[in-house]
This record gives sequence, C-alpha cells and structure tokens, in this order.
Amino acid sequence: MSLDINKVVIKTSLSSCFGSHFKEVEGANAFIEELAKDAEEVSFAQGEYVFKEKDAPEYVYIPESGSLMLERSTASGSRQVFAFLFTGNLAGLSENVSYSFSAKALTNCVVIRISRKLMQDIFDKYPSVAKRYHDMTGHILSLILDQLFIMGQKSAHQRLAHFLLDMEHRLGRGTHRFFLPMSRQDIADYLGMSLETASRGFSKLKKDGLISIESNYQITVTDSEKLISYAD
Amino acid sequence: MSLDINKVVIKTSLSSCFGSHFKEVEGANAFIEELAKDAEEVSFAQGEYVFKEKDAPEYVYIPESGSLMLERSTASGSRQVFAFLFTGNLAGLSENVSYSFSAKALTNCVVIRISRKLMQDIFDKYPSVAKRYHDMTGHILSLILDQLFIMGQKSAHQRLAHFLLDMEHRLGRGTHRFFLPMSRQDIADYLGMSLETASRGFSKLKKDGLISIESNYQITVTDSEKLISYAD
DNA sequence: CGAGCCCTTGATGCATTTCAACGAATGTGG
DNA sequence: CCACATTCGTTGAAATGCATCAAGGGCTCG
Repeated sequence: MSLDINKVVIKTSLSSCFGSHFKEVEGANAFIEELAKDAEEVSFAQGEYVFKEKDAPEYVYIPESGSLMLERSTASGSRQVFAFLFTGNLAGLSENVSYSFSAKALTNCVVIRISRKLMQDIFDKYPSVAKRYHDMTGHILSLILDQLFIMGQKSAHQRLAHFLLDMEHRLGRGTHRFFLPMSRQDIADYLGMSLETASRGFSKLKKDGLISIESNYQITVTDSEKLISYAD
Repeated sequence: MSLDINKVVIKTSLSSCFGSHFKEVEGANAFIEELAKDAEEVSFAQGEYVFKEKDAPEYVYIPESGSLMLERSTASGSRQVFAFLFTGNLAGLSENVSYSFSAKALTNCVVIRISRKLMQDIFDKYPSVAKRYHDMTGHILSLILDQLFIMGQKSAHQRLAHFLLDMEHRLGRGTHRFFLPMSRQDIADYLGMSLETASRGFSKLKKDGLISIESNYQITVTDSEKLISYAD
C-alpha cells in the first residue's frame, strides 16, 4: 500500500495524467502525498483484465508502462473497443454503480491503482483538485464525442486513416514511426469494421504510399499530408 | 436576470435534471436561491441556435419546454447529431475552451440559462453540489458510451429500433405512443445513416407490425417485445 | 520442421448509399 | 377556393462499400 512518487516513470505518468501544471493546483501536493501512502503499483500480464464490467468500481487506474484497452462485449460474442490507453492516461473515472466496460492489458503492463475513496477524500478537502479532475472528465467526454463523430461520418478506410494519425500522435513521440500494441482485430472492433476491412485498409494505405509497414505492428507514416487529407 | 423557482415547469425541469433527491444535498437550497437571482428563462424559435460551436461556453442550459438537438457539422456540409434533449436534460456541461457542438431548437422552446460562473461559485462553496454535478457528467459519459457501442455494433435497422425504444421511454410518458420532434434527416444524422435508410427502417418496422405510424411524427410502439428483441 | 496464430488476399453476397421519381402535406398568391 | 410551389417522406433501381466465407502466406515457438 505505497507508491514511490520519486520514481521517474511515476512522476511522468502522474503529470501526464493530471496535466503539467498540476503542481500549482492547491492541494496537489497533499494529493500526491496521499498517493505515496495509499496508492499502489500493480502489474498485469498481456491479456489479463485490470477490471471487468460489473466489478464494483473501487479504483481508478493510470498506466505507468504498457497499454490497456477498454472494451464492452455482448452475450453474442461481439465486442466494441472504446479506447486504447497508454502511459499517463486514466481509466475508470466516472462510473458509479459499476464499470460499464472492461479494461484489458494489451501488453504486460504496470498500472498505478488509486482508490476512489482516496480520490473522494482529497476532493472534499481540496476543491481545486476536484475541479481539475472534473475538467479531465470533460476532456475525456469531448474525446468520446470526437470518436462518435468519426464513427457516424466516415468510411471504413477514412476511420482507419484517422486512427493511424491518432496513434502517430500518441505513440510516435514526435516521429512518424510507432509500434502498435494492438491486433488488427482490436483495431477493427474499435473502428466498427471487420478484421478483413481493417487489413485491407492497411494494404491500401501502404500501396498508395501514405504509410509503410515495417512489420505487422511497426508503422511509419510516410506522407502525413496525404494521410490527413484522406482522413478528413 | 431572475428565475421564478416556484413555477411548476421550472421546478419539474430542475428536479428532473439534478435528480429527485437533489434537495437533500447540502447546498442545494442555496444553489436554487442563486438560480432564482441569476438564472434566466430564454425562448428560442424552431430552428434557432441556443449556442454554436466556437461560442465561448458561458452558460449551461436546461430545456424547460420544447426540444433541442446537439450537432456538429463539417465544412463539407455533413453533420453528426450527438443527442436530442428534452425537458430537464442538460446541455453544455463540460466544455472548456469552446463548445464542441451546437445546440439547435427542434421546436419553439424555453430553456433555463445558467451562467457557468454561478455554477462554479456554488461548486466552490458546496462540494456536495459539485459532486452531484460531476456524477451527472459521468452519467452523460456513460450514455455517450452506449451510443458509441450502438454505432459500432448494430445494423442500420437495429439502430433505428433502438432509437425508437429510447424515444418511447423518454417521450412516451408511460405509454407506447409519442410524438417525434425531429425530422427523418435528423434521425438519420443521429444514427449515422442516410435519410432513405431511416425511412425504409420506419416502413419495415411498420410492415412487420412492430410500430404504427399515425402521422410522420406520431408513432406508437405496437409490439414492444418484438421491437426490443429486434434491437438487441 | 511442423503447428498455431495472425495477417493478407480473393470471391461472393448482402446491406446501405446514391440517384431519381413520386406522393402527401402545407402554405401562397391569384 | 383553387392552381402552384415547396418541403418532407416514401419507394424503386442501380451502384458500391463492406461483411462474410474461404484459402494461403509469413512469423514465432516448440
């Protein structure tokens, strides 16, 4: 039940999650001290579930290394992927009765686990922290609206192009090259298309010279402008 | 700059928005007093915009009578409808820099307009009210996730069936009969399909005896069970 | 080297879009 | 009050994008 808040990966994850100027927020330091006492690092192997739908939402989670996927499955076996989470993203923020989705480890990963009770106690003491957290919720809401917009508007190949630009931005660390931690099936379930359509999309973008595929998961965007205009 | 909080429609709208037990929340009464002083009723004619994308998000809005539609349009003229709002729903809750969508009046309507500054002041004074508001945001987030799920999973006709069940629930006031305030085009843009596909969906559901169409906008669900299993 | 897994590619069929015409309801001006 | 225009919804036919079914290829691991 303790967290080494001096570890670089943890500092990085927290500041990426709560924002770079979080330390200036009143109560931020107290919050971090509480994390040091009560939060934990937890490891998950690839394919394990960090939490499942219907679990009581006792914690929120911040990936420190590795990737997660938020998904909801139906009785009939089909699945919708809601989001992919990387270092410093936040999972499980706003459900009350139970989670409405599961979080699955895409890779071996380490997550920071924070109890909701701790969050709530800090919110009660430090409204500024609560406000920041609420802003984060609003930001996530707007990201989901963007996703909804894309799902409603674009053709399958356009959605894929859009997805790749998002991944380039989030995984590329300033370069055009990135490693996808998820399978074609995961991508397809995220974008609401079949595995085959996703695969054909990759092939087409490659053939048209917009991306290159070093290996199945290693992608480079070779023509950002065209990819952007294709995704438009 | 004042609101008659004793008017029945206003009481109804507020309690439907903030929840029936809101009065028991610490600070709820103070909040309502502030509304009485600073909030306003504003009227809009059918087709007018309550707010537009890129407006500074100065207010939040609660429809008191009539219906709103939240939409985002592209330069190329296409449009995604994010939600339909009726009495007691909430619009504009969580954007920071600007709204990421516009709110259009589907009918002549009256909305309660509350300044964000007032909300923030109350939140600072009464964390319980802030908490309730945050819970509402979380609830909306889960509604949008449901919508995203539906968009990713279902066929066009299934999405339409799902939509009609939602409208029955929200507009039917306990009966199976309801009046749709939006056009076929609006429905199509909400569900990510063409106007014609939406229309064919209505026709099919009617032919199969799951709904009856008294007029273009007056719908009765005649076989709930079948409609539910069709939407599943 | 073979097994298993994931990805790719091809062929086919179906769902949905697009294009086009028609019909119903509403409003307007002669 | 009736012709006419306008708007919105329905329906049909053709075209197309995507899913599905099916086979094959490449990679990894034992």
